[in-house]
Amino acid sequence: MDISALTLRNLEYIASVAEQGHFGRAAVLCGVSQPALSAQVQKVEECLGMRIFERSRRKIHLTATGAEVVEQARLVLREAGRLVEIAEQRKRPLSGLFRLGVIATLGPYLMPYLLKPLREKHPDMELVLVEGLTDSLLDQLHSGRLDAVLAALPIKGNSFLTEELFLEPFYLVVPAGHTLAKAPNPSPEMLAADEMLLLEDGHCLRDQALDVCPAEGTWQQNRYQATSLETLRHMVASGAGYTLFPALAVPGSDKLKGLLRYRPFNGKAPGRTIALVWRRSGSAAGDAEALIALIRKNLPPKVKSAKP
Amino acid sequence: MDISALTLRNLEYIASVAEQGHFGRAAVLCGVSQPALSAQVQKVEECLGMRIFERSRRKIHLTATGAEVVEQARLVLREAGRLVEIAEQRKRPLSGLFRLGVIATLGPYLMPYLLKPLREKHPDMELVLVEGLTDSLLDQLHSGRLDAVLAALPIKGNSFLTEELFLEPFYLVVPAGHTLAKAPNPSPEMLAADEMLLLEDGHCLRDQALDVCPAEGTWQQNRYQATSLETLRHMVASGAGYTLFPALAVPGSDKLKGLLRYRPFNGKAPGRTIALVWRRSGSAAGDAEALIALIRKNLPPKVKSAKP
DNA sequence: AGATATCCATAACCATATCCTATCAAAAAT
DNA sequence: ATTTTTGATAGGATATGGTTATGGATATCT
Repeated sequence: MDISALTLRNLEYIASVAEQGHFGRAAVLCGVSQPALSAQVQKVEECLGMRIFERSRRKIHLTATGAEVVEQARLVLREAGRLVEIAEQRKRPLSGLFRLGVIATLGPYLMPYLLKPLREKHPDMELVLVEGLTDSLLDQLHSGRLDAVLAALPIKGNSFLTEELFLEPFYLVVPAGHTLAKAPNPSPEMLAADEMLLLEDGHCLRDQALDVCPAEGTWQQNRYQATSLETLRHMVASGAGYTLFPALAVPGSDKLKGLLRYRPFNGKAPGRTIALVWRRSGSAAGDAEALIALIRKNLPPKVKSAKP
Repeated sequence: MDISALTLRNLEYIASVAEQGHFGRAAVLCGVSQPALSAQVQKVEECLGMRIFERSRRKIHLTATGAEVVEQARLVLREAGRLVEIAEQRKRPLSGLFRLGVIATLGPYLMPYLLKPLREKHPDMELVLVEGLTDSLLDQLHSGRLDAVLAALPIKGNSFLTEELFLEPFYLVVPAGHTLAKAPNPSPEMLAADEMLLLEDGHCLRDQALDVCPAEGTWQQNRYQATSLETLRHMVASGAGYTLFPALAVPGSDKLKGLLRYRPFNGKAPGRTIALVWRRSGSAAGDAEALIALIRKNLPPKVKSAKP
C-alpha cells in the first residue's frame, strides 16, 4: 500500500489516538466506531511499514518513531487546513482594505471605468489607489505594502503571479498639420525615433514606444522628457514632435481637438498588454480573481481582450 | 464533502494537472485513466467549493486561487513525504555515527553489558560515548552535539522525549564493622543524612541519596564531596561513613570485599529510574527506538524493567 | 483467586467511492 | 466540412471504509 492512499482523515485518526491515548475515546471524537478507527490506524501503520502505537498495556503508548510521525502528521494537517482557508478567503473577496497599484500611464484612464462597478459589486471594499512606475509598484507589492498591481507586461520577478487582462493598442499622436496626420494610415516604419517625444525614464511606456521605432540605434538621449501623458499631449500640441499614446489615453472629445490628431496604426497595431500582478505567496488570489473577473466584465472600449 | 476525505493522491492529481496543463498527460503520469483523474479533480474542487482549473480553452489554465491551492497542495505533499522519510529512517537505525551521553554514575557500570550486543546487532554503528553530569549532557543533547542521553528521571525540559528503561535500586554501602552492616535488613528510616557520604554537586545521585534520608533538614553541607563512585567506595572502606550505591555499581566480587558490605533495602527499595532521552524534533527517534529495544533485551541483573 | 470490567482486534456484512472501458460533445485544426 | 484533440459522462467491477457483534487479553474488584 502506498502512502498516497492515505486520507487526511487517516492522519486525524492517528493524531486523535495519540492525543487521547485511547482508541475508544478517539473514535468518539472522530465520529466513527472504534473498529473503524482501529482498522484505519492499522492501515496507516501498514502504509508506513512501522508500528506507531504500543498497544501492550492498558494505556496506549507512542512508539519513539511514532511520536515523530504523529508530530509530522499534525503538521501536514495544519498545512492542509490552509487549503480550506485559501478556498474560504476566495468566497468573500475584495472585502476590507485593498491596496491597488496602477502605473501612471494607465490609472487615470482606466480607473474611471472600474470604480463604479467595484462599488456596486464590492460595497464593503476600501480601495486605496497608488499610482507610480512599474518598478516602484512592484517593490511595494513585494514588500506587502500593496495587494496587487496593474501594469504592462513583461513583469520580471519569480515571486509574482500575473494574469493578462487586455491588449491596449498604441495610437500615434501628431500635431494637426504634420505629414503623418494626413497619410492614409500610419505604420510603425514611418516613425523616426528622434522626432518622438517621450516620457521620462522609468515609464514602461517610454521603452515600449522606443521599441516600436524601426531604427532604435539612431536615437539620441538629449530630448526633453515629459513627466506625464498630459504634458506630452501639450508638447505635441505645441508642435514639438509626435508620440505614442496608449488607447485609453485617447480622448473621446478633447479641448485640444483642433491641434491634435490621434491615429490608429494600420495592420497589426503596436500596443501593450496590461496584466494584474500579485504575490505568489499570500492570500490575495481570491481578491485577484474577483478583480480579474470584474475588469474583464468592464473592459473599456478601444482595448481588446487578451485571451482570444 | 469534507476536506478530510481528501487523499494525498488527490493532491498529487491536481498538482500533476497543474504541472502538465493537460488531463490526459497528467493521467498517464499518475498511472490512472483520464476519466478517473477528471473525477478526482472534480472531487477536490467540490471539497474546496471552488474551481481550480479553467477548462474553457484548449489549454488548461489555473484559476488565480487555484494556483495558490496547488502551491499549498505541493507543500502538503512535501510534508507528507517527510512521514515516509521518518518511517524509512527507522528501518536502518544506529548506522553511522551515534553520540550517546551517559551520566557518570551509570556509564562505567552499564555500558559493559551493552557494548557487545551493540556491535553484534549494529556492526556499522560508530558509537561515541560521552560521560558527564545530567545538565551538561542535556545541554549537549539540546545543541545537537549528542544524539541521545542515558540519565535518571526526572528530566526537565519540554524539548526532549524520554523513555523509561529500568529501575535501578539503591544499595546501602557500609563499612564491614558498622552497625548497619549487621542489622537484618536496612530500611531508609535508619539513615542519617549527616553520616552519609555524597558525591559532589551536580550528580543527580547526590540529590537522590539525600531524598532517601528521612530528616533531610538536619543535614549540613560541610562534608567532603566525592568526585566518583569509586572515590566514595574507598571513603566508605576507610570508615568515614556510609553511602548509597546504584545497583549496577555493586560489584559481584570486589577487591575491598573484606572492608565493605552492600546491603539491599527491605520492602520497597529506594532507587532511580534510568531513561533514554532524545530530542523531540529531529530524526533520532528510529535510533532511540532501536537502542531502547536493545537495552531492554540486555537488561543487566539487579535492575527491574520499568514497565510492569 | 475468581469474577468482572475495560479495551483493542477480528469477523461478517453493507454502502459507497474509485477505477476501468467505452462513448460523447465541444473546440481546434486541417 | 471533416478530422483530431480533449475533457466529461455512463455503466459496471472492485476496493475501501463503515457498521454491529464478538473475542481475547489484561487490569480491577470482591
